[in-house]
Amino acid sequence: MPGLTTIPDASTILDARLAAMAKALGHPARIAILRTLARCSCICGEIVKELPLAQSTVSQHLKVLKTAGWITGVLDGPRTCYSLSAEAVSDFRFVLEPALEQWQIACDCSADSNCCSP
Amino acid sequence: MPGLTTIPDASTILDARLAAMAKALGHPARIAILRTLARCSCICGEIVKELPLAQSTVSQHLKVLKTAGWITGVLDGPRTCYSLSAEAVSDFRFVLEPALEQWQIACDCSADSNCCSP
DNA sequence: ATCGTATATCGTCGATTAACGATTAAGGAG
DNA sequence: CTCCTTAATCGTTAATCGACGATATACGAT
Repeated sequence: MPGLTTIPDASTILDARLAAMAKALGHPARIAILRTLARCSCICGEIVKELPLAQSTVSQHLKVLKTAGWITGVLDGPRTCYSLSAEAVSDFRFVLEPALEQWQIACDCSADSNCCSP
Repeated sequence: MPGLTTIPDASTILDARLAAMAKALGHPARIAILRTLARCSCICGEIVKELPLAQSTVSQHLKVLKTAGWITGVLDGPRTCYSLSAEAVSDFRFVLEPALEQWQIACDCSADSNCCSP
């Protein structure tokens, strides 16, 4: 079917989302933020006090996490209340964990029969 | 204990490793490479044929994955045989999955009792 | 209306990333 | 030894990242 190859299939889209979420996870400060949010679910600006980073830097990390869908932010007067997105966490698990499981099985299978050294 | 605060604790080190592995996972091409390696465990240069990327670009992605510990490469004559690292996959699962589980629980708990709107 | 707090955004800087083509290094085949 | 294949590396480019200080915005309190 020529002309239709530009439409990405479902797994490609899922991998793109998986990559985007993994990328957002790929910074120690952002993992620390997610851990903080899990502890209290909404410490708002308290996060800045917990991390050795400037307020603007934390705000940027929060934006990255929000863009990737990891967290949501609700305005609460002059402050913002962030919380983990339940949907994001379960989506991520739903896509990643089967892949990891499959990869691990692949590793175990190829431990003895390596196709490079027959 | 003054003077000892520069030594990172165990969880900090684990988070750093988690972040590094997640970062390496944070590109669609690299996820595609890992999927390919899981399918055959060692396609060597075949990966280039599977992806719409130049050979040098694929080589770079392989280097990123190798540096992060996701894969290992063994020389096999003029070619290189890459395979998933079983240890890396299980390490990643061991650190990430408990965290995800905990985050999901935190989400469920705070769904009704939000600390921002009492 | 003004002040103070909280947070998002802007502008900047150096470092890193992603992509490519070209080149080099290392083996195997003739 | 010479050619060919394979793959890593080099050099370049544009884009993005990570950090910061400074600024702007939004709101509550006085």
